[in-house]
Amino acid sequence: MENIGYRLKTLRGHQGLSQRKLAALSGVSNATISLIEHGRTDPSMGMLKKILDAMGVSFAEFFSAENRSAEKFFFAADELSEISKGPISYRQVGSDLHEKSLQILYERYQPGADTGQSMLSHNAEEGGIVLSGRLEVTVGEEVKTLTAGDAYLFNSRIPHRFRNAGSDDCVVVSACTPPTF
Amino acid sequence: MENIGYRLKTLRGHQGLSQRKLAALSGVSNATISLIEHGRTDPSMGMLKKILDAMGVSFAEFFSAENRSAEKFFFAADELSEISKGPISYRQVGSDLHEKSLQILYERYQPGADTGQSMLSHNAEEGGIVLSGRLEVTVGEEVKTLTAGDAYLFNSRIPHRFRNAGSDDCVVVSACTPPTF
DNA sequence: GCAATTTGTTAATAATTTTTAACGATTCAA
DNA sequence: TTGAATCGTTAAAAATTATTAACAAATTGC
Repeated sequence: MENIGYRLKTLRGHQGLSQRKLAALSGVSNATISLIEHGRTDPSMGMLKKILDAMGVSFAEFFSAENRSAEKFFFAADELSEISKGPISYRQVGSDLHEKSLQILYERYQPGADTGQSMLSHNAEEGGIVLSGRLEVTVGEEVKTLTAGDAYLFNSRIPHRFRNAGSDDCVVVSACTPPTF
Repeated sequence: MENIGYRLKTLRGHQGLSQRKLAALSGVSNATISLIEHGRTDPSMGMLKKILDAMGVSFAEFFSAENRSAEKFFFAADELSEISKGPISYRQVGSDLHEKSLQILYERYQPGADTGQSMLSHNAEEGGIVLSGRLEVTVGEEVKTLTAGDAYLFNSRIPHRFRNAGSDDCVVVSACTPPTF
């Protein structure tokens, strides 16, 4: 936790705030901020939260930024994370899309795999491309069986369903914005 | 920060540790753990870190799980989260897409898997790419069996359905905005 | 230049947290 | 039924943190 002070100081400087200004905004004393920045104290969660709140930074953001150097930018084919079990395999690019606006997936339907009806409650857009297999997609009143090369893109509010209408696996690369469940 | 105590207690219980065992592992007193779990104290970051370290949980993970606000940019293959059980596997990029507008999934339909008709009430669009397998997709009045490379794209308002029409798994790469499920 | 702010730091005090050490309740073994 | 061990909780003491109030240095305004 030695870098907490440094990161705090960096954040503060990045927002053009002095210790006293940040103190006034957060409700803690300027001395506390000074001591924390120098690592001469082990701040309580409450203190740190007040300070981060004043700068509009959440704990998650603060600590995730801490691991920034360890973040992954590229993914090998076998690095996609499986988020669903069963006839339909969903390999996701990345495991935690919080604060992400785009979700990319590599989809593979086992023969006969079916998503069943899905009711979406969030307003968003999604799309994808079928790389292999035959996928029967139902959107609203329309039903179409897509094959390699075909693609989809629609508003999630429309009732829809996916089914592997082929006899082989079906591979699809899709995208969604923003990320949801 | 009130739920910190609860979350800590949950984590501890999940690992089958008593307050005293965790205290011994972390190097803090059992009384401290008790007080924190009851929200009767505002623990210092150092104390919290000792406790989380003893359970193999990082700050980033702890707070990301708390407010679904982890800032993860990259995801290993095994990090995709399975968001659906049954014949259709949905592996999502990221585990918490709340407040996201795009969701990307890698779907794997087991032979015969079928989503059934989907009636959505929200306005959204969805699409994807089939990499392998046969996916029968129904969109509105249209029905088509998609295979590797095939893709679908439609507005979710349109009734739609997906089914693994093949005898093998079906894989699809899809995207959605905003994220659903 | 010069006074007035503003900056960051630090000692001493006040406030809070952490530990120690106890308590009753529960479980386990014989 | 016992006795021993373990569990979670809590009051009081010990340790640490947060604040107040000062300080010198740097900056700003005139």
